[in-house]
Amino acid sequence: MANKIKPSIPKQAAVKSSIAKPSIQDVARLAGVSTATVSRTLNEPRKVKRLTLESVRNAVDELGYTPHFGGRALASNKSNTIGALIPTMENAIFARGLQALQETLAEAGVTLLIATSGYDPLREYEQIQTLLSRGVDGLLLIGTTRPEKTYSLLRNQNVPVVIAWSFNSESEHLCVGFNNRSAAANLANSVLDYGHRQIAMIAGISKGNDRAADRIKGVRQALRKRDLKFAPNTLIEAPYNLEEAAQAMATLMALDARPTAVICGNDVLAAGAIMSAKQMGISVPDDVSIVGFDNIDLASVTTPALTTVHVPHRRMGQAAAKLLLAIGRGEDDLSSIEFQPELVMRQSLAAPPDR
Amino acid sequence: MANKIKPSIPKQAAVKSSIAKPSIQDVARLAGVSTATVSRTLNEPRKVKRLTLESVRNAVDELGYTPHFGGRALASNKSNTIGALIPTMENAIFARGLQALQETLAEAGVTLLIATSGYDPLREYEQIQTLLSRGVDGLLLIGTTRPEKTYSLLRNQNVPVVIAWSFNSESEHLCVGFNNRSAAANLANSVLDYGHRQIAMIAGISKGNDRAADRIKGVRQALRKRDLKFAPNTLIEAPYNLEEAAQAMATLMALDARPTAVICGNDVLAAGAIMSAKQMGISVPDDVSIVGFDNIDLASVTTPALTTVHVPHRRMGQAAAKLLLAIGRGEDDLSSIEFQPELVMRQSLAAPPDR
DNA sequence: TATGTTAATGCAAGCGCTTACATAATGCGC
DNA sequence: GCGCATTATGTAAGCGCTTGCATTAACATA
Repeated sequence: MANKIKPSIPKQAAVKSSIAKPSIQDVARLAGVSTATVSRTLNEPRKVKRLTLESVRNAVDELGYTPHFGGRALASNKSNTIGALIPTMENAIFARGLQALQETLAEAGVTLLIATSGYDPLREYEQIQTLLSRGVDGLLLIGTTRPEKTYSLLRNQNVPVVIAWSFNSESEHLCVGFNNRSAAANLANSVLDYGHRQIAMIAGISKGNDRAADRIKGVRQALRKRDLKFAPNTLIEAPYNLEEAAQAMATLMALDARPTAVICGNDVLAAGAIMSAKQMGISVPDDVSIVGFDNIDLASVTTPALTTVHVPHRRMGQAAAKLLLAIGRGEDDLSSIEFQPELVMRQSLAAPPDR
Repeated sequence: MANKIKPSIPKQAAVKSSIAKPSIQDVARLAGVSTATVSRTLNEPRKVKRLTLESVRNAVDELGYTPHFGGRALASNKSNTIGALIPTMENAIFARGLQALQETLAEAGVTLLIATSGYDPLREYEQIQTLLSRGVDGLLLIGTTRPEKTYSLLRNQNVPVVIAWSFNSESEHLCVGFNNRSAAANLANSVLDYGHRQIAMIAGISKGNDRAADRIKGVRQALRKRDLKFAPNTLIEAPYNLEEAAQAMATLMALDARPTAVICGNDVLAAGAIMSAKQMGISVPDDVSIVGFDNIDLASVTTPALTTVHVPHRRMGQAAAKLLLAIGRGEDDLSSIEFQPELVMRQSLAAPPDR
């Protein structure tokens, strides 16, 4: 396919073949102006006379000209692009946040480049390089946990970074997020307030994932405050999908000292747990309470509907976009933004059964 | 930490500040070779002597050098990038497919550029331009319905295009998808086979969305084959979210001739419908059957679990990636790939209630 | 040692675009 | 009309990289 012929040598130029993409030269020629004028028409139309403007625009339309990004980036040394590096798109919370991020950026004429790391620090490092080599003007990363090597690359390249979905006031980069630890502690406190004492947790994989790790810490902390702790084998980490969560739930329910409440690291895990309970004929919340985290669509669809923690993913995406944009504009006195997640009471949390 | 100075302008160049990113020149200088050799080290290492290779690589590491994408694209006239233009990331089916697409592309060292159109043909057109201007080597688009203007742009630019999530043997571009119409007809037939005669539909917005439109057509066609049709007001189009679907369901259930089965254009709509029924005290499937389409996570989490149509989103994403890659390699005898969605029987579909 | 062959490197010409700076056109007050 | 301040346009120098071609180094062969 695409057999591009581009005669750089004046001789026998004729063969330009309809296949080559039009360049700014072609537009200039057709409009009878210089390339500079074409460039100005595209970038600073106010500096171009009405009439010229029109003839250039006609030429652009006629040729279906689209400026070459590489050339532009090279000459102007900016890309009008920001890059986002997320663990995976299959997680609804990132998808939603990114969608908002992109919409906000698009309004400002900035393109979003998305890459995924699959929760792998090495992949993340490589992808950052890819993004950097594409000259992104800013970078959105998820969470604060990553090898020093990665941070030093970031410093080296001197690229503006915003960290989202986590909040850490000590971070060397701006954050747009919330405190996963205290939010999880709050959630755990609500569970405790209902009178639960045997509490289990199905958490996300905490390795290299500070959000998952912090949520565990938060729950631990809340337990400790009441002189409680996880009984052996009641803290299970599971990948982000229904089946694994169901599995974990089954394990939990088979325990001799069966927990009366299961706190889940996110809604997907909670939904899996509910499914599993249903299959085993265990009633939620009569026999066991289950709570989630994130408040994605899934949470309002289960039966019983999930008591969970609402995280404003879209607003976080927007805020991150605005921050990145502001950095790009060179604004200076910018600061991190902390959101306050709120508990959403639904039906999956109730008092423990009488014994 | 390498204090980079890049004196392009001999005079008072000094102030270029440690902020400039290292260029291939810097690497070449540090390694004591020409830029050509650096370039070859990066792109065709076999052509470089062992020793040179090492010293260049050291220089690269030391400077934290990342090649400038723009320059590279300009010089080599290829970008190793393919672009995907989807309606929205907030739809799990695209998120999942894209994730697979990206993983497959990444294995081949190709970067994925994602843009969204928000189901707006104009936005789509603009975004295609953006993607093209970034020199994507190929383009993934969703569905076949778009203005002729868009198609002519595509022809003009002579860029390889693959269309996904729809299958149309007459398309001028390769497709990776399935026949939404016949899949929907199959689904409707199953519903009919259960004895339902009053059938309603909550469809996705069909304007500019051939998948949604085809699913409606499929259901219509199945009805017609049995001399049935939609009663007035029993076909409602709703945006892709739980609330709107719930609303539509409420409207449907308030009808004098209340339908005994509601076919939904996708699982989100079906989940919303189930929620709504539950709120109204209407039993699914005893009072009314509800079926969905896509088989996303949501579908197995509702109570009752959704009878739906399984679409292999991940496999479609992979297949699209492979096709795009093959086109990039210049392979020639490529053809469209049609998937066969399968009905997934769960609990939301049953016989209609006795009257 | 001379010679031919191959491998390794350097040289330098662009790729398509932006942007100082120089030049030309236009408008205004008189 | 004239001169001057604007305003529009053109000229040309790169931006960082790749790559065809020329050059040199390394090595085997005669």
